[in-house]
Amino acid sequence: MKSAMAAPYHHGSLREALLDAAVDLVVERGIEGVSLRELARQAGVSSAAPYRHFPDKDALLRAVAARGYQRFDQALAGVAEAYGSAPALERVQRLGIAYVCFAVGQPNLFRLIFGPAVQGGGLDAELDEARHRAASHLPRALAELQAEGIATSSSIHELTELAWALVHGVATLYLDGLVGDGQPESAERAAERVTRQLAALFRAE
Amino acid sequence: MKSAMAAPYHHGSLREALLDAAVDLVVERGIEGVSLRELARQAGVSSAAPYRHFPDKDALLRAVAARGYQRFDQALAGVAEAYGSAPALERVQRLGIAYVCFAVGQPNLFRLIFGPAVQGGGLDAELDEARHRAASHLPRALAELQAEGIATSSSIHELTELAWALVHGVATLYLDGLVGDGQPESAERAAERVTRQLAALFRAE
DNA sequence: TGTACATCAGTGAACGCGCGTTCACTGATGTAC
DNA sequence: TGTACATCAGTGAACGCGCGTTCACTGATGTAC
Repeated sequence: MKSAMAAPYHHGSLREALLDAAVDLVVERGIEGVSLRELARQAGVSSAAPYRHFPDKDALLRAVAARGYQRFDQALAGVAEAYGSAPALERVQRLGIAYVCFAVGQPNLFRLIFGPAVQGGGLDAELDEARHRAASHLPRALAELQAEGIATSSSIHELTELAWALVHGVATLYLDGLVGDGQPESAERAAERVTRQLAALFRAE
Repeated sequence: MKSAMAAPYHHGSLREALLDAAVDLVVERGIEGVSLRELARQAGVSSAAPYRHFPDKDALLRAVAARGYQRFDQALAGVAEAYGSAPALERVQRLGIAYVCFAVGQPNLFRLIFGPAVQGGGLDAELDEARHRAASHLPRALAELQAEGIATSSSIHELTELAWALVHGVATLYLDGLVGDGQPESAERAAERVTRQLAALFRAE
């Protein structure tokens, strides 16, 4: 009888339903494609209902971004673990490749979490924590690299800056279609090339 | 008598006036802050008038992007010329720093020309030409680098990819406030650090 | 040199749109006694 | 165990907004004769 079931007055988990729908909408149409009214529609609820759970649209978008960071963190954490017993240099390379793959695989999510809609942090504890966790994998792997005696002449901060800028640059260049043929695979190959060159730099130090 | 001068029925150079206003508006408020009505207002013209010069808003934005690319190209061309008699390696470094400085100095213009609003090229000849010119400085300097016998074991394409991704990454990370304190100078210092490390990589090859 | 007329750059009013947000309200839930 | 009542998650109608775009029009320009 599900289709004939009258919608209950109380949704029960509207907050979660709105966030789920919002993540989907960001993935499909990008951040510009998100409207509170559309989310309410998808949740089968009046357009005023979301205001019971979020003070305004920005607050909802920040909660969506927190989820985006969580996914990003999971992708990187999975790689860090999978290569946990490999040499640190390989782990660094794999993290870089995963970074780029996430970006081109989930372009709109990547744009959301690194875009201007979500900056000026410090306000959302959940967002901040997810962000910091996601950002921790690369410096940690680089610290282990130095513990193995590689690239010890630069500070962790400098190494992180170099590696992060490199993969972030590859990610955004391919994301925006400035190079490559638009296929995610071409971005992945580019990530492999540049991380290989980066590894050569580290070894040469 | 300028203030009492009646506005002539024909503007005379509305197309240029609209583009000037649009560039200013992008610089001040970003691409999202541009509306045809606002541009018409600033040009002192009815909101239908712009349609005499552009079929729709997208066409105007593409013309604005072409101007953005021209400015970007000028910034890089100026540096390439200023360091024309320096060693190619230094020229490469200076180009990278200029790239980052343009990005953080003109963030909204940078976002416009590298953003999704302007992709899927091939349509606008003016835009395409400006884009290609702007993108030519780095590979040219890298070719000269190889002519000097440095970093000859990689293809120009690979060198360009590495260097471009690196500076583009630094630019976007600082642009979006993900690292640094928001001061353009901190981005410039970062650009100096990473281009120095890149130069070390090239010399080591 | 003067004039008819085609051309084109403007006007201004209107269209429909979807949006974020507010408001007074109502229906369901859970808790204190 | 039953009941009064506070609380809170919803409703639905409305607000004002600025937008892109279209339309029938009008005023200025320049060209052919």
